[in-house]
Amino acid sequence: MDMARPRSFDPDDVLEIARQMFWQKGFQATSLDDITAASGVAKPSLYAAFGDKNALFLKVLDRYHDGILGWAERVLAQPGPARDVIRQWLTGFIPYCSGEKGQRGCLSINSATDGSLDQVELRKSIERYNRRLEELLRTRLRTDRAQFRKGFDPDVTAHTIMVVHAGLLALAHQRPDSKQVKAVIDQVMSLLA
Amino acid sequence: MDMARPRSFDPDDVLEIARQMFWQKGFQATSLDDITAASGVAKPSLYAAFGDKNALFLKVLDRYHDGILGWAERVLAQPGPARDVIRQWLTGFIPYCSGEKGQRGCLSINSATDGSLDQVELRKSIERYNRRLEELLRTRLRTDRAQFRKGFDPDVTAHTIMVVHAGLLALAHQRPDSKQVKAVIDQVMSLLA
DNA sequence: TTCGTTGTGTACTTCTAAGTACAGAATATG
DNA sequence: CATATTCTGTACTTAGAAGTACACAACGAA
Repeated sequence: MDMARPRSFDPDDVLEIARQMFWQKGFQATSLDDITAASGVAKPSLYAAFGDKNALFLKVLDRYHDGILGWAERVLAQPGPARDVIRQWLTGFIPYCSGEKGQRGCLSINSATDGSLDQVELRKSIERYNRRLEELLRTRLRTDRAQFRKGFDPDVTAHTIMVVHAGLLALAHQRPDSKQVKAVIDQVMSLLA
Repeated sequence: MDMARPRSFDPDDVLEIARQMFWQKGFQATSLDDITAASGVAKPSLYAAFGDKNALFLKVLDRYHDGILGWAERVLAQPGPARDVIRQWLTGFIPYCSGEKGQRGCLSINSATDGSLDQVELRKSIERYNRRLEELLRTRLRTDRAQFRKGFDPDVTAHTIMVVHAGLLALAHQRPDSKQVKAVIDQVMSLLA
């Protein structure tokens, strides 16, 4: 195998740039010309490296999912009361749920609610992401079940937290005040008792 | 003023058809040719009646908002405990949060999370809708404040319900089981005590 | 140095969809 | 009935974006 001419760009850099653009403007509204302009990588190179636009987006989304899942794993594996680590996890989203950054919301949720994106692969990626996230919460709540009241249901609670998480990031596009987001998190945490 | 040639279609019928298509496929993926094909109304007539595609979508969205707000007003004005009417209101969304219909989610939330739709008018319409909806909840909770525990905060609770509502409709695209949605609603209702 | 291989960049094709020009149809009014 | 006015339908223009052909550049190996 020859090495021949080497790549003149780092694929990961391009994925990062593409992520920013897709996240900001959405899948449809982001053209490959936009990505070319922002990255300096011409279209034929993009196609050679990532496949077509759908395939590129799928790679971007998977990378996004992995990032959040990795962070969630770290936070939710910390010692201490389940309640504290889960609150810490939710609190970590506040910058993305409010103010300036909130405008973009969550790339995954934005994609899930985009009716034009119903490729099977994408749906599967999003579904797997949500399943894994919920499983992290559920596992932790089950493990620390003794910390809660009698009759506490870890499974339903894990799902409720997922719903709240999705809701905060869906409403993020209105750029709510971070205090309001915090108040909601505090109130929801009262379910963990 | 002459009447001249009358319209050959009912604008409200067209808005209804357009709503279905925008709701199903999203704004970008729905072309005016699609709407023409589904409604039988040719493009020049659409432009004359509604303006361009953005203006048409805005009318569709406003109509959608009005429908939901009208229904919410009726339900939330009913007599009885605030808790019951709010539960009834949330429960009414279950068909749109699960199963077959859930695929589409909520047109307003889908639009809010669509990065390609950042016309000012649209943002304002969505923001006003959310503000009104939250105000209906807040007003009812304030009025019936005596039904709850000491220290109950109607304002934060109203917003939390909005977040849960948004979360359920954002996750609707995964077509969850309706039992799961009901369990979440039940758990959240425990905050109204 | 020369060749085979693979990446790069320009320029192209193709397709889709928004928006419109224009001729003709349908109506109220005189 | 004639006419001004408004709506309708066909067919067009235009713009943008996905995807690609092809010539050229950069590298490893002989």
